[in-house]
This record gives sequence, structure tokens and C-alpha cells, in this order.
Amino acid sequence: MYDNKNEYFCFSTNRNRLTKVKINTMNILPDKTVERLSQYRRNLLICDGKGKTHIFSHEIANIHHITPVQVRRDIMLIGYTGTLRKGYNILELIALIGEILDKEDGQRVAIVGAGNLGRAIIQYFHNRRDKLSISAAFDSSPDKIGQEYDGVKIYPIEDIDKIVKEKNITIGIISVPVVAVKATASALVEAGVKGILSYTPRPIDVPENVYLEEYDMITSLEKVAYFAKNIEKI
Amino acid sequence: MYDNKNEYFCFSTNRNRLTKVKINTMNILPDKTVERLSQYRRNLLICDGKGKTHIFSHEIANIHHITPVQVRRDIMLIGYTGTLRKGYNILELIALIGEILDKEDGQRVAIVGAGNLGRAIIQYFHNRRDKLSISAAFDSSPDKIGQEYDGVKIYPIEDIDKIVKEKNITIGIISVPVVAVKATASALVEAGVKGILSYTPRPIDVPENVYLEEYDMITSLEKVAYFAKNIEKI
DNA sequence: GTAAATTTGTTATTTCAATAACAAGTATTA
DNA sequence: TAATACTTGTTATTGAAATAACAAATTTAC
Repeated sequence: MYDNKNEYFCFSTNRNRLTKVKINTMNILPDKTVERLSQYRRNLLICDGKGKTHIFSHEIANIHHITPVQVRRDIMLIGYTGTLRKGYNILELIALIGEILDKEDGQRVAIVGAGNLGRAIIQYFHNRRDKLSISAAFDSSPDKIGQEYDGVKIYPIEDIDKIVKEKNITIGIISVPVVAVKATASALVEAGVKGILSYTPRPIDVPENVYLEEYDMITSLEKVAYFAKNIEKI
Repeated sequence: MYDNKNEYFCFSTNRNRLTKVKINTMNILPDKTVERLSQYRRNLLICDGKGKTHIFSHEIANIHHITPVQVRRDIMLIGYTGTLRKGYNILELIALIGEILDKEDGQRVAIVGAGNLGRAIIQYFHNRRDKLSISAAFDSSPDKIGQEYDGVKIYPIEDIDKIVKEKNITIGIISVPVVAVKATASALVEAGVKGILSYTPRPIDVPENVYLEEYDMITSLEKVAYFAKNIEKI
């Protein structure tokens, strides 16, 4: 359960007004809440772009096909408080989610493997998040090295250690062929990254001071296939 | 809880021996178990390729960085039984997971959006699963239509309905730009697919007789960023 | 042949996530 | 002004997933 003792306050700028906001940084947020916060923020930014200033929990819920209670609970966990019968101030909420998810000075990301998938990811992130930018790509193929995709320069695999330290990169994305996964993960860990996101089907292991997230498209597709096949039983 | 009344038997071929295997198809398997079964199978195939015939629960567990109990529980849920002190027969287990995950005649998959990500997925699946094959790709760009990537032909978006029905496609993967997501999802549902895997950040909704899985790379990366930032608190 | 060490299969417990329930406060309506 | 409807914030309950615990069976060691 959420420990109310570990709370403190910060200030969030709402246009020309400074608002005192209670946040909770002592305790880690639940996995699923973090995921949803990321999604809320993206859609809140769209709402803001349309000139909307406030939003109700049930509106957020509708966008994401979840329940209003879940939304309110997530927002409660980050210590934000809306206005009764007026909803949540969109800009304040965006700012607070930013406080929670981003580091003040952002984090830099490296991607290893500039094949189709790697390039898709680079393209996908291009200009989307100012606090989380892909700062370098690595590949072993000589004809890719030195090139740039969407402003991201491609370095040789051997330079991982040097570049990661030089650019203060804290997160690595792995999208190399399975044979190279183990070596890639080791190189990133050696270089000091704190988080790894792997898009390969090969399970990898990392020391416990590195956060690892693995996603495998084949597993996802097989899962969809299973539940599609059995849809009438769900 | 697992309902033992709904069980029946099937036969699994273990080289030249026919083995009676208890399976459970009446009840749907837990989400996470399905995911792990897919992963087990892939690594079991590798083990088989190396000439290994049996495997212990703790060996499977080590490969996937989970506990042996979890492995045994998953295997229990599909009704397979190993041999005490000998472990699980790899080929039998592969065959049974196949019975569970695959349809007898397989399922066909369409991918909508043949950009970087779409092509990455096509390439990724090329020749990997005989029971789950990408049978068609769709795109709106005239210069892509008619081309082939890894043996997958690209059709115009407008032909979704026709081709999906013609080829008896049951699963759709969406990798189009956000503006086209809604229309794409509708077209696939209209055409009769039973499962959709969406790689776009835009939440979509489908009727309840269609299984939907959404995955968003930005959310994953922001989650990794959050936990990497707070790694010492985990 | 007996004891010790393994390893499976299953039940019980714990942990984590989602949902339900509801008090309290605010706006609207009559 | 009183009654109604709405919306938040929080606690309580339910449900799902993971882990722990352990009986039973088999091999190995002595």
C-alpha cells in the first residue's frame, strides 16, 4: 500500500500561476501505473493542443478504454489533486507526469543494431520526446557506419564503451540479430547504462543494478493467435 | 482455479512412439502462461537442434530467468507430465505446445503499413513459423504496391476486405501512421479478422469478438527510463 | 537394502493489479 | 433554500499472477 509518510511537495507552473503539488518520489510507482502515465501524457498533450484546459477522469478513461477509477487511482498515486466537478488541469497534470517520468536533464538513449527494426525505432522517436533522445546508433556493417538516420549517427559496435561514456548515455535499446545479443548486452552494461530495452527473442541477463525490459514480437503474435483462435471462450 | 473436470486426451508423436497426453482445451490459459509457452517453445526448438532429448524445469527456468515452479505450473496447466528425475521430453513438449498455440491448419496474418516497422516485422517473421505466416501486406503508397518484401506481396489499402476474405486471414498487424489507425482497424474488423496486434501509439477499440493487443514502443522506453532512473529503489 | 538427494505435481500463501463502494464536496435545478 | 446530480479521493474487496511449501516418486550413493 501507498505509504503516506513519504511525501513532499514541489511546484508546478500553470501558465502564470504557481501551484503547490504533492508528489511522491520516495516510493516506486507500480509497473502498470508507469505505463499508463506515459500514455495519459501523450493524449493529454493532444488535448492541450486542441485548447482544452481541464479533463475529467472518465474522459481520460474513455480515451484509453479503462475505468475512471483506475485513472483516479493512478493520479492519486502521483499525488495530484483535481478540482471537484471541474476535473484535472491538463497542463498541471502534464507537468507533474513529466516530473515523475523524466529526469530534470533528460536521459540519452543508444540503439544497437541499425537494421530495419533499428531504423524503424529511430524514425519513430524522431522529434517526439525532448527529454528522451536517441543520441547514437551502433552497427557492425561497414557501409552503415558513418551514416545518419533522422539525425542519429551510426558508430561501429566497438565504440559502444567510448561513445556511451562520452555522451552520458543511460539507456540502451538492442535490436541486433540473435547471435550478437549476448555480446551487445555485455558491452552496454560494461559501458554503464542503467536500463536496457531488448527487441530480440533471445533472453538476456543483466546485473541487478540494471533495469531490463524484453519484448518479443513473435511471442506477441503467437499470443494474439491463441486468443483470436479461442475468442469465444474469453 | 484450474478445473480438472474439463480435460481430455490427445496423442503426441515422440519420434516413433505414440504418447497419450492429457490436455486442457476447455479452459482458456492465463495470459502470462501463453506468453511463456511461446518462449519455451522457441528455446526448446534450439535445445532439440542441439540433440538434447530431455530437459528439467530448472533448466528451462534458467534460460528464461524465472523460477522452476513457474515452469512446472505452466506445464501442469497444459496437462503435460514429465518423468520424475528425467525431466520433460523436449519433442513431446514442443508438440503439445504446438497443439495449444497453433490451429491445425495454421492462421494467416496480414500486415497493414509497409514502412520501416512493417518491413522489419515482415523480415523478422520470414521463415520462422510455419503455422503463422504473413500472407499479405497493405500500404497506401503507390510505389510500394505490387512489390514484394521477403516473399510478401504488397496490396493497396482498399483491397483489405477482398484479400483478407480471399486468403482467409484471421489476424491483422497494424503499423500505419497514427492518422490512419482508426480506419485501418475498422477495415480489418469489417473484413473479419479475429485478432489485431497494434504497434501504434493511438488507442483503438474493437468489438468484443475480436482480440486486441496494443504495444507502444514509446511507452516501453519511458518505462525503462523511469525504472532506470530509480533503479536503486527497486 | 537403506539413506540421501533429486525432481515432479499440486495445493496454499503471498503479492500485485483492478474493480467496487462510498464519503465528501461542489455545482445545478427547482 | 433544499434537493439532485456529479465528480473526486480513498478504502475495501476481488481477481490474477507469482511464489512457497511439501508429498510422492525415483535415482544414486553407500
